[in-house]
Amino acid sequence: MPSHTEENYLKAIYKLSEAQPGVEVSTNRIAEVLQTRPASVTDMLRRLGEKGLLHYERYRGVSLTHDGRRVALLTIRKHRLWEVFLVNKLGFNWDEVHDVAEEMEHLQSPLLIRRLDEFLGFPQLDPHGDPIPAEDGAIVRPQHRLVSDLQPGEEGTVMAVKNTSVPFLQYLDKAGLSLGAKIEVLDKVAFDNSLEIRINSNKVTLISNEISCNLFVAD
Amino acid sequence: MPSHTEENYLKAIYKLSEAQPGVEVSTNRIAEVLQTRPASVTDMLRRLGEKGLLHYERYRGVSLTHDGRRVALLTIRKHRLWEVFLVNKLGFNWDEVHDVAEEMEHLQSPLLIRRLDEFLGFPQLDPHGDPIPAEDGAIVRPQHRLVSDLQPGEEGTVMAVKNTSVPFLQYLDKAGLSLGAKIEVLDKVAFDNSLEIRINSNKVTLISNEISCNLFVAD
DNA sequence: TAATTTTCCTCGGTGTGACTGGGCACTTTG
DNA sequence: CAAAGTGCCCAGTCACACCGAGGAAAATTA
Ligand SMILES: [Mn+2]
Ligand SMILES: [Mn+2]
Ligand SMILES: [Mn+2]
Ligand SMILES: [Mn+2]
Repeated sequence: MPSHTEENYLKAIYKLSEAQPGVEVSTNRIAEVLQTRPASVTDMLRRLGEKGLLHYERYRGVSLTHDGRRVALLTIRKHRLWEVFLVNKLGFNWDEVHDVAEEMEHLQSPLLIRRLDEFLGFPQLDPHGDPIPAEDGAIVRPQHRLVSDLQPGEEGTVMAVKNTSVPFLQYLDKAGLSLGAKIEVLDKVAFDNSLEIRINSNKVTLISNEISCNLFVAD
Repeated sequence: MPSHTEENYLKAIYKLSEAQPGVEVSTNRIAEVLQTRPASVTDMLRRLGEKGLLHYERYRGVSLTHDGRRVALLTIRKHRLWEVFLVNKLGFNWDEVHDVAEEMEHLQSPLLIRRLDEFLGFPQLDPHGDPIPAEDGAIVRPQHRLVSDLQPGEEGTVMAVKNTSVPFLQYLDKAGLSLGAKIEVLDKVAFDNSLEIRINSNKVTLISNEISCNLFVAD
């Protein structure tokens, strides 16, 4: 039974390795995202290596074993299912759920998660548009494009967010850019890559590159 | 923020002091119900005393402070609300919920509990008939009698169970003695205090004193 | 390739939380 | 009062997570 901290490390390592497939995950990077010191990370890596959850060769970076990947995906599954529960059943807003789910993802009962999944109607996506891994760890990589990659004249529907920070989500709510919103790119400012877009065939707004780099759309 | 273990200790102490009001709770008794050694209990009592959660005077037993009582009642509130959730929403049976709720009761977000309470429709009783403390710690002592105190000719409706062990609850399910069942006492065997009862104006059964001492009824 | 910079491992150590056996002090009981 | 029972205290264990410093290894650059 992995501890809370171990689950958090494995989840972080999984996400880092997904962000740059093929590249081994570095100690410093892990320390950075987990807000801790490299020495602490090395320490935990050794322990997780001994438990067979990751391949740890000194100086060579790290990659998850099959078991480690399973634990990471199960933790992500729990996190995202609880987020769906919080939003769809308890009426939380999508910007309020992260910290609570961060705690709930460590509940261990497999029966609980199976029944929760059923209760929620076997959702495929969490409130931020991220895919929910199946019980066996299967996960579908969604076909998305970043809004920042759209050219003038192209359009799409907002499907997911890359960043789930509270200020970003609140900005999107305010701008009418929640999941499902339709976006047409009217113009691109060459100087700072900001975009002029039309939202839901209605209001025209300017969004910065910082925003468009964190928003996914699909046709 | 109390740790899981501290919450478990406070809950146990609260329950022991309720079981025998007025009497201070003893170290050995706590060790017994928490399945640990008296030395460990002394250790924890000192720490909880320092944190102002209980009155701890060596050799004099222990009683909760106002704050300690609040933590205990809040933990019980969380435990029982999650039990209601598991039974009413996720389709658990009343004999399956205890261990899961034992873990969920340690989730800390107050907002989560408030929204959960609302989602469940502000239930007053958990699946075992136990009252759910309010947010401010208020709890209503239910007016119950033990079935073992009924005399032949008396009747009542099953309102709560004193024991929540899996075998006991499964026995009750099988015997048709779930919450809401109507009981008429037909006869009492003087030798072993077992009772002959009629269930729901229908089947007649014999129940042992062991059973009737753990079942509450009201008129 | 050599020098420099960057990465990160190792070592020794800290702090906390929880638990424990054994000896002895205190309290209760007879 | 003596014996029995209870519970405190000590000294120690163990697991977990963290960290600074120093130097080894790797990567980068010159
Ligand atoms: Mn977490
Ligand atoms: Mn999410
Ligand atoms: Mn518990
Ligand atoms: Mn209960």
